[in-house]
Amino acid sequence: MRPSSPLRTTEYALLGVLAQGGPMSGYDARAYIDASVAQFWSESFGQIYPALERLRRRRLVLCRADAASARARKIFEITATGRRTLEAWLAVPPEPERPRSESILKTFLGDQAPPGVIVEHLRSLAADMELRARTLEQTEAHVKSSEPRSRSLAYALASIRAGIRLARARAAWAHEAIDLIEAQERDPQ
Amino acid sequence: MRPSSPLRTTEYALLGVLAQGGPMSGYDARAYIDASVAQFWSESFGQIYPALERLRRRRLVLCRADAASARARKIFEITATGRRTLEAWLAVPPEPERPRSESILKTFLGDQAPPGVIVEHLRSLAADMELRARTLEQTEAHVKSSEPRSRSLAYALASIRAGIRLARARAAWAHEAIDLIEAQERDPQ
DNA sequence: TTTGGCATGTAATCCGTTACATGATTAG
DNA sequence: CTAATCATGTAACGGATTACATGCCAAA
Repeated sequence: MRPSSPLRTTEYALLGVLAQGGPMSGYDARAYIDASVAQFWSESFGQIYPALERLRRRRLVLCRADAASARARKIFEITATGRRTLEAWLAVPPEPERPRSESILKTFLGDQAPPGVIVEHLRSLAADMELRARTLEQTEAHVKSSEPRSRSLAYALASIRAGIRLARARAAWAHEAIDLIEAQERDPQ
Repeated sequence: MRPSSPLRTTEYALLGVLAQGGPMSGYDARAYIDASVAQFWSESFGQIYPALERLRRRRLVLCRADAASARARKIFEITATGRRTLEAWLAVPPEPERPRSESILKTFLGDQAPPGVIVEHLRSLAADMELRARTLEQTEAHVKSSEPRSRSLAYALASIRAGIRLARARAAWAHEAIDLIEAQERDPQ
């Protein structure tokens, strides 16, 4: 066994989708991601198709033409090796994330802008995040009621809860930040 | 006035740092970022030095040798045009962010892993986020007590609050997710 | 004197999105 | 018929990190 180079995150994500959602095309995989983890993960076709081809060359997935469809669809299916590779990746502790937030950077630099500008951004952010939280709560209710209880249900619900909690936290922060800024503007020392 | 192409985010961030922190070198700018908004923004030297050179060519900053230092330091200072450019950027509503979260992706795919693996990650995440929140709260207390009241103080505090709230939200989510997963594992239907 | 931090910069590489190119199928 | 959607793929581009290369200064 040659230790081949590790996969890219996109490739692991696709293995996960094929393991969880069953055999599907690249097009389907994107739709699957968009319909589930879009809040936290996205893949473009420019990534997906080359990634599936690399996975196929490594025999982590196999590919067959879709007989059931009139379209020229390729159906990809995860192999046993693919499942082992996926499991090994899932067991690796996730890298600490250091995302960039343009909103927070602009807030930090807010003293360089005329009054009101940043507060406007924050109001808009709060509204967006509140809407997102409400939407996700509907999704949560839907998932809870419709799906049969299964092992994957708990994990799916957990990831929806992440979206809700983070959206609520951002909204609450935006309101708090507005208060801090307006208090200073009202009562400059 | 030719409308020249918009700057990159790195360049705006550097304008902001020079506006807020006063004239400094590229090395200093990195330290300034690391000491303030590191949670939400980072820049590497590979970005900073070419970006400062581009800003200089556009006359948004000017550059002089540091006379006070024995080292070969270049001090960059924002120009009036630079300030106007920065203000215009700060007034643009921030793009909605769609960061990728490996933690949440792994949680979503958790049913493809052996029991316990994901819960372990979540425990570790909770501990990390709780530590981060506590550390940031110390920073917050320090900033509140030491700095003179100023316009920039409110904005600085607001951005620290973002870090605290998001860290607490992630920690609380991790605990909730552990509960959801363990409940399912204890009582599979 | 030698180690660590200060200081600048370039090159390689990776990762990701967007745009482009192509064409079949299906619904209106 | 024709517009939208399904479906696959490549190329160009942009942005970011990492590694590399260089060298000075200060402190132990």
